[in-house]
Amino acid sequence: MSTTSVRISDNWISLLKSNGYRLTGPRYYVIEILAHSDKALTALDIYNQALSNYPSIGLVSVYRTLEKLEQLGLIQRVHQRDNCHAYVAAPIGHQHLLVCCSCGKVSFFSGDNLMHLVSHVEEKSGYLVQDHWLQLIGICEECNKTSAG
Amino acid sequence: MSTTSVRISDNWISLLKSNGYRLTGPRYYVIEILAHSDKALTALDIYNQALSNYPSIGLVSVYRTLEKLEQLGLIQRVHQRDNCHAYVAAPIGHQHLLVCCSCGKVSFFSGDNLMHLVSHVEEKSGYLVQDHWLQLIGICEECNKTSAG
DNA sequence: GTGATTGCAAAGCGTTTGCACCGTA
DNA sequence: TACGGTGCAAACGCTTTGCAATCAC
Repeated sequence: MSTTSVRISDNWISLLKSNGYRLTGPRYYVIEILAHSDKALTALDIYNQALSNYPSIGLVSVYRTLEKLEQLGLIQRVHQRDNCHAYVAAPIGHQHLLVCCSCGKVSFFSGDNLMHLVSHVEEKSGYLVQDHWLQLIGICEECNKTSAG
Repeated sequence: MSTTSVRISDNWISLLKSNGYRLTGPRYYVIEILAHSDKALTALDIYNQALSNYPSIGLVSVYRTLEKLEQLGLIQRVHQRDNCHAYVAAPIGHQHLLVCCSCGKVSFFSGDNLMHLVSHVEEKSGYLVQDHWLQLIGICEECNKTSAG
């Protein structure tokens, strides 16, 4: 698990460099934090976590790094009721979100079976559907155990 | 169509009053605008539209009315890429969103067939799914005709 | 009449921008 | 060395709050 995350951040750094960006201290920690987190994090969350390892980091650098990582498709936004500006590491390929409303943990799943629903809606509505956005909200296994125990 | 909308706003006003709220000028126009619109509107959109009928309206009143209408379940938020603070009249029952990315028109559809996807995801992930959130993004019939013609 | 509602002004909050200095490649 | 990146401070836009005046009931 940890090994996987390290590989992810290495890939991110490679991609960053191959796109002409430099690897700096602030960027390194933002990447490490996002690549190792299974929860959606806001700029402020990341900033606060990074402070302990890199006390001189500025919130501005976090924002600027998030912007670049999103452009490169390495992270994606998670929209929630009261928070639409949190990010998670993007999965490979098109996947759907599964968000724990208790601890905020984010998982992904693929649901190909939406295709016939989409074509049904297209027929009935006259819309030409280009994209879809499915998110399940629930309680993850750990939180469920805790509340039950 | 217009008849339906008038009925909707009448219902809203009744519900507002039965919950101890008063019907005022600003509220009346916010309700009229939202009940007649098929597009998701921000507080500022509503404010600007209301100005022509009620020049003394304040943006603050729009925000406060939106808050109450959302609490009463009469309107709901539409989350989009760059705008998570727009509202549309809420449909009756649980429905899914269909948003035109060209003109912003919002339609609804019901898709009960998500149940087996949900239980499948529950099995595989261990999550207990409580809610789901499905949104299709596309081009509506009118916009499609316009761009084609 | 009474208390909910209003508009204004100001505060609050998250995000972006200008700038001189710094550090990676 | 060159120029992309940094942190600070200030600006920005959207939203909320405090308050006295107003208006629906």
